[in-house]
Formats: sequence, structure tokens, C-alpha cells
Amino acid sequence: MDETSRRILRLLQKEPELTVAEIGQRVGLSHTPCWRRIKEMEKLGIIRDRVIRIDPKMVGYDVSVFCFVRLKQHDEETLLEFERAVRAMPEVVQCYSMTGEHDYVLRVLTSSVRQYEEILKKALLKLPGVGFVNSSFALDELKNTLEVPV
Amino acid sequence: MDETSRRILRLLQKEPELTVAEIGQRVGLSHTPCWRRIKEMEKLGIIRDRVIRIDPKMVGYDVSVFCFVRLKQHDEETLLEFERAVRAMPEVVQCYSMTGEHDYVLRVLTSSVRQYEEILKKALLKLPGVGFVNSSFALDELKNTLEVPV
DNA sequence: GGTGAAAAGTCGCCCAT
DNA sequence: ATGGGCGACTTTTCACC
Repeated sequence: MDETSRRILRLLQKEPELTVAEIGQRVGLSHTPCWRRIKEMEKLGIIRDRVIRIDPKMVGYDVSVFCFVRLKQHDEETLLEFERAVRAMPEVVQCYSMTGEHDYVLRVLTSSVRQYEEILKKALLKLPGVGFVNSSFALDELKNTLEVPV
Repeated sequence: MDETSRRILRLLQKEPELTVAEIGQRVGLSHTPCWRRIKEMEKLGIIRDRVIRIDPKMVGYDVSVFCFVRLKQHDEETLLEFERAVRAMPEVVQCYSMTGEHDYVLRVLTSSVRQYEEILKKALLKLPGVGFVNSSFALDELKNTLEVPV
């Protein structure tokens, strides 16, 4: 990982449409070595993958909810069950275990506040081991990027 | 947006490596109409773009911090300044304005707890209008997907 | 809205340096 | 390690149903 590879990463993040040859050109490499560096970074796991981004609002998900969860018990089994259940819920797009007053923070996509009620009552509060849930609605998404400073 | 287009979206999300021809095959279309549908969804903004995902841990960002911010004042100008400043900080990968006890929640990437201190003192606490900051560290990222249920 | 062929362009991989 | 060249494959366009 030298400066050239970092420049390639920056370009790939900023302008994902660039072709390998174009990236090579901008970093002063012909397409073969540039391609090899990209493949190497993929193999190492630095580059995880390429994904498409869908605009949630365009398909009916107008609301993002942050949902702070405390568990009743903290034994290994409860944790694993909870985590498995969360991963299986497609509306939950992010989930982190946390320090501080809450055990987990989730971000949940819903079409409306009303539908969030549903998800909360029917799914979130019924997740394995859940003791306490505190929800905050996102009024606006100011920033949501995958770009990592390199 | 009929069921066929939704199936295309699902495939694009689950298996981004698929070629247009393969996707067409799976949804019962030849490659041209499939391609036209994808382009249409891009033009409509349903498909925002294609991005590469870098593994933050692989480039030295081992810690995600959730940072809850309350502003001192809530006039238009303070808000806009704060939001502009947040967007300019590359370590801040997500920022939402919120209902509830905090005005904003940010997710911040750092290399260590120590470096977070730095960012907190030198940047976050100095953002325009910031009154109060409460930070929680992410112990583990259980889920972080861009997949939207369609 | 659908098909199929053909063009343009990119990638992936050989080899030489 | 880099650069050049070439075949294979994908995307994109086009003519037509």
C-alpha cells in the first residue's frame, strides 16, 4: 500500500465510473499495473466489493429510525440470538453493539412513522432478549457515505 | 416499476457482479429490455449509482463512534453552518438530524479511542453552534448494508 | 413492450522488459 | 514491479417485430 495505491483508492471512491485505464492514466500507470493493484487490494480485502446504491426514498422508505436497544440479559446465547435475528430483518440496515447506556443501536428503514410502530411492536420488541427500546426519528440525512479517508 | 423491475433491483443488490444478460435471463427477459429497465431506473434516480466499498479496518479505521450532538442555538444560520462543516469532515461518514433529546447523530471513523479524543476536541466540539456532545463507541458492527427491501 | 445481431469499449491475461 | 497487445466478454446501440 504505497501512495499510488492510495491514489487509486481515492479515485475509485470519488469516481467509481472510471475505467481501469483512466485511473491508471491519472496515477501515471498503464492499465495493466493499475489493474493488478486493484486486484491485489481486492484479494487483501481492502476493497470489499462493488455495490449499487438504491435511493430508499424512491422505493417508499421515507423514514430512517435510530433505535436504541437494551437487553434484559447479557449471556452469550441471548446476544447471539439477538444478533442473528437482527441480521435477518431486512428493514434493519445497520446495527452496532455499543458502549454506554445502550447495548445496541439500529438504523431501521420504514415507509412512515405508522409503519415503524408496526415494526417496533411486531418485530423489534419481540427480538430475543430485548428489554428496553428507545427510538429517535431521523428528520434529515445530511451525510451518508461509504467513502473512507485514505 | 412493476414486479419485473423490482426483481431486477433485488438481483442487482444481492449479486452486483451479475451481467445484464444474466439478470435478464433470471427475470425472463433478454438483455436489451433488461438493460433498458436498468437505465430507466438510473434516470429516475431509483438506482443512485455504483460504489466500491472499502473495509475501514483494512486502512486503519478500527473504531466507529456514534456522536450525539446538541446545538446551543437553533437558528437557520447555525444549522446550515453546522451541516456544511459536518459534510466537510471526511471522518464523519454519517450524519442525521433527529427528533428526541439530541439534534444530530454522527458516525465518526477513527483509528483509536485516542485519536477520537483529538477529533472531538479539535473538530467536533468546535463545529459551529455545538453545545453538547455525547459519544458512544461501537464495539462491533453487526450489520451495515445498503440493501433496501424492494 | 419485446427480439437478435452487431458495434464500441473494457477487462483479464499473456508475454517481454 | 511496469508496459504493450490481444482475445473474450459486456455493455450499448440499432433495426425490426
